[in-house]
Amino acid sequence: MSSKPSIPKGTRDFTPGEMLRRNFIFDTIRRVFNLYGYLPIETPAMENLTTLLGKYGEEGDKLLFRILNSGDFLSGVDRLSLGSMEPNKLSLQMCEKGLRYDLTVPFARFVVQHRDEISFPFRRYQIQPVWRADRPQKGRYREFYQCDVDVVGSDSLLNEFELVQIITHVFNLLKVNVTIKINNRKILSGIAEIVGEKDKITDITVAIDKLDKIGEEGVIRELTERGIPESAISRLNPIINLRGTTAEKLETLSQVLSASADGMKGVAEMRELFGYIENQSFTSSVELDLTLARGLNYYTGAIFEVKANDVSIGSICGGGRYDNLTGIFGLEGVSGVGVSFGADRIYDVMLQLNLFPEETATGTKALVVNFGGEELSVLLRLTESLRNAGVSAEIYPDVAKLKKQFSYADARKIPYVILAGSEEVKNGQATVKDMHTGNQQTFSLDEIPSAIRDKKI
RNA sequence: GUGGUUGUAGCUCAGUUGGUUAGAGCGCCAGAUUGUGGCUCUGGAGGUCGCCGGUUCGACCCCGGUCUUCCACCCCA
Repeated sequence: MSSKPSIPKGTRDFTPGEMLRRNFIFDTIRRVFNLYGYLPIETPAMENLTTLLGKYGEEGDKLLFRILNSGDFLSGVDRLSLGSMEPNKLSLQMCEKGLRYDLTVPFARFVVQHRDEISFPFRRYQIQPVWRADRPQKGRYREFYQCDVDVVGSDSLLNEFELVQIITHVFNLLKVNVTIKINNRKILSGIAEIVGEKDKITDITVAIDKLDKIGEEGVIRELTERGIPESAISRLNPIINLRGTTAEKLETLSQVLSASADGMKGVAEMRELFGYIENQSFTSSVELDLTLARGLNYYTGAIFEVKANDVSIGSICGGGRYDNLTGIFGLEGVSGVGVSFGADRIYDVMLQLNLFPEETATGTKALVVNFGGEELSVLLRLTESLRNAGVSAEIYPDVAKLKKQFSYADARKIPYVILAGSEEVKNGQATVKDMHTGNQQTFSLDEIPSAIRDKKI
């Protein structure tokens, strides 16, 4: 009994048509990263579980794919744990490896491990898949690509500014309209400090994060449910209702947060960053958004999030500054900042908006018809001469009916078909057919490559 | 992880209160057309109706389980 083959939940195959478009995104992003002087690295798909665990919060630990030890995975399990039926305890004894959950933590590990070979500030990019045991939805996959750019070993806010430039640059080239939202973790903790609930910063920010979705009343309800007293909630009011220009928002904040050293530092950082931004003309809108509360587990300064203006799909790029990520791995005092582009979501956005350029639809430019027989060696040389001239070319492998060979060219959207039968070959010629117009013209064999390359037909 | 939703030909979908042989369009293959694709016409192949079990004389249809899809929550790219 054979059942239909399938792939795991939340994973996907990519067809050639999809890959050509995906590569357009990856190539664009990679080109921009190179342009700003970042260097590529790669890290393994699997990391030691100890590297991964505890870095993404409780939720993140649950979403980690764990890899069963090879061989006798029960050998390290003691009888007591086996009987306890506690999945967490057991998996720690049976799994020492896990699939990477993002590229930032492996990068932090990389920096610590290679600290002697790295010159700081270290600017790297990394384009690789990550895995999360999340429940899939649209725009949410269990295997997806992240395109990370980070710089570590520099506290300068010019790095934050440069990331905003990179984000704008990439989405300009991809022709996706976006809004870049920026917040600062220090401002958020200042807010928590001012309302007197410093240890509840996560609860407060997670609730405020939902302002867009559930409105002011919903936020207040959520805060109450999370055990924030009414008096503290009322002090959050000016922050929830913060309006106006970035400068006005920062002015209000500096008054509200004046008693919090941390908060004031955050305000100062944002003033500096927006100072750089406002001196340049940006095509994307960049806004200070206090309701942005992402990645609180390790971000310490700026937080970024990018949303597509014309498609509702969640964030397509996000990141921030992390002062002490390498500290966990034993290297203190190295600050980093970076963002991650979600290629799969960018793909979904571009597909929906029909933003992929036409030329990403095809590979081969010329198909040489295979007549077989004596002429074959001439045709093979002709095919090779096309390639040498920079024209993607292929020869039909079988001596099939012309109808079949032409249909193939049609289905593959190959723009030119080259015919060289015994008559043409005898005269040192070949006929080129433009599949779009239907015109055909005969050239000498030497002229064929340049005729196609320079569109002489 | 919680609640819901989806699954029929390669693709998009019909399918009557449970009743003989499960259909259409598109695509595919062949021919009309022995060196010319798209348009037209003719013919053809292709399904254990997601999978497993149950109810029934009888199940694509009803019930249970499972996998998958999508949605909301949680969280996130």
